[in-house]
Amino acid sequence: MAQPRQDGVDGAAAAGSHPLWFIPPAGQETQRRVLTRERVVAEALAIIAENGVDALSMRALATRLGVVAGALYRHVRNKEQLHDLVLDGVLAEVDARTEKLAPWTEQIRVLTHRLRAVLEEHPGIAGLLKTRDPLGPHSLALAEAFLAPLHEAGLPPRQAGLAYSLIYGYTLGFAVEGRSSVNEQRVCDAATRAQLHAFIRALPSDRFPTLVALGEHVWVDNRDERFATGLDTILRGLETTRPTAGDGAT
Amino acid sequence: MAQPRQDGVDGAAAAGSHPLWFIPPAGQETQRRVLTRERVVAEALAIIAENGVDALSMRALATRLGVVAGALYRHVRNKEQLHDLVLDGVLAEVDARTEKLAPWTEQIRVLTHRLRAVLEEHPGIAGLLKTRDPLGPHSLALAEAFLAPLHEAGLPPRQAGLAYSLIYGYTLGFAVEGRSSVNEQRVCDAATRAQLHAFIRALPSDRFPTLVALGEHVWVDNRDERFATGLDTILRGLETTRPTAGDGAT
DNA sequence: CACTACAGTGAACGCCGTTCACGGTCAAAC
DNA sequence: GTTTGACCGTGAACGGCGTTCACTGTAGTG
Repeated sequence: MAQPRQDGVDGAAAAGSHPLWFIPPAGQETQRRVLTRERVVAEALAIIAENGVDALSMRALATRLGVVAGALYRHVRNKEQLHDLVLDGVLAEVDARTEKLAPWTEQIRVLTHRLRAVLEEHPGIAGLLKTRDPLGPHSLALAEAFLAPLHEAGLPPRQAGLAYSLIYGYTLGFAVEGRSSVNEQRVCDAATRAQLHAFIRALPSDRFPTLVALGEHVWVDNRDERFATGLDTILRGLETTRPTAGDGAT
Repeated sequence: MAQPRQDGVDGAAAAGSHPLWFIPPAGQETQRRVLTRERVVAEALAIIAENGVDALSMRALATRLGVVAGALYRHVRNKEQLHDLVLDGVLAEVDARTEKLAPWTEQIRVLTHRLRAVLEEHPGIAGLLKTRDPLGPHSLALAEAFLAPLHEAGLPPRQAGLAYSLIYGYTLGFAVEGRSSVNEQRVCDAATRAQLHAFIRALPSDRFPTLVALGEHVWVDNRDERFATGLDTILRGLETTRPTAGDGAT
């Protein structure tokens, strides 16, 4: 495994220590300086991308880094701070640049889809984001990217702020529903969906008339369509916004 | 500790058992039939209402019921099923009746506010609901209550279904952000909000021009206003919905 | 009265986040 | 060149979690 030691030069190297000229073969543990905060966060992101946020435990993370669990606390105060760092890392993956020439609705649409794509690549992250108001640089950059088109669209300040909250919250909320696999009754494949539709059709139509009539269209597993049409509805609502009293033109 | 036994009547009572004439003082543990699934779920709801969903552990729940943790598994398969039962119990608290004479937007508004109120009385429940598609009777009744006004409003089937998803998801997503107290930097009281506004004003205005200009209006802690205006935006968007191809008039 | 079904017990298993005394290693100070 | 001190990872431990299981005593049935 390890190449044979040739420490006859000074001969004084104690067992277990490396002679000065010995350079560990590129990434072997020198026992010293194994971890970095960046390495920790990067590996945490990898775990989440592979197995979801529930699989991120301090022990699993430490094991993947070739270290015991307690060692992580030299680089991260606790798991909550690790979550904060991870969130900033995820938001950094969202490209917040926009084409300033495009219509504002199109800019919003592009940003929103990029945000959703990144969130769904890291299952469970959206749920964490919902419980925080991250103020890291990447979060702020994203907010700026959303606010600029809304401002440019002529929305008064307060309504622009509320519109940003609405759109951002909508995207997060949508991403929360993603792959969760908690319920056996989830609408995942066509077979279960057909079963679900049959179940709905079989409901007593005197108590659930509309549900029986429209049931087929309520639980649609086409997430892309649901996301796009929901966003369209919100944007249409924003386009018909009238300035309200108390906004005060700046 | 235990009051002295007076089991001289039949004398055959083994240690730890009660004489036949002993009637436990109205609700004391008879060792037999202490629990019911309903009692378990009701106590779980109480714990959640008092301390949030994170405080709901099998051991804490069992202790409050005067029982060891393992006993709960006689009435509930596992914690996930307990969550399902709790969710149904919560949705049962939502009054799904509507005034059919009121305009459809008003019916939706009333239902939505009732749903939000119930969800915010049980902190953390919304997060659970987002990960499930509950098909219990109360969930179905709520869906019916939402779908009826949308159908009555003239929305074609598919768009009515999508509109329901949008409104329901919006309310859940909004409720998820409720009291969470995870971050010290949360916008809870006026002092921290002022601090936050100062922080935003101090940002470099070349990199975050719109954010600096509108920052005051982005992080608003008036949850009621944010919820109402967001819902208004969605409803306004729904009112301008045009039937799309492929809907098929029924 | 005997029998059986079953609800609750207590202990255990394996996981989790977190803490802490310890020891080894490096870099700076003398 | 030696000493010193800062620092990082170790290993063990603590308390809490969800869950399982052999056991026990009671309650209802015949």
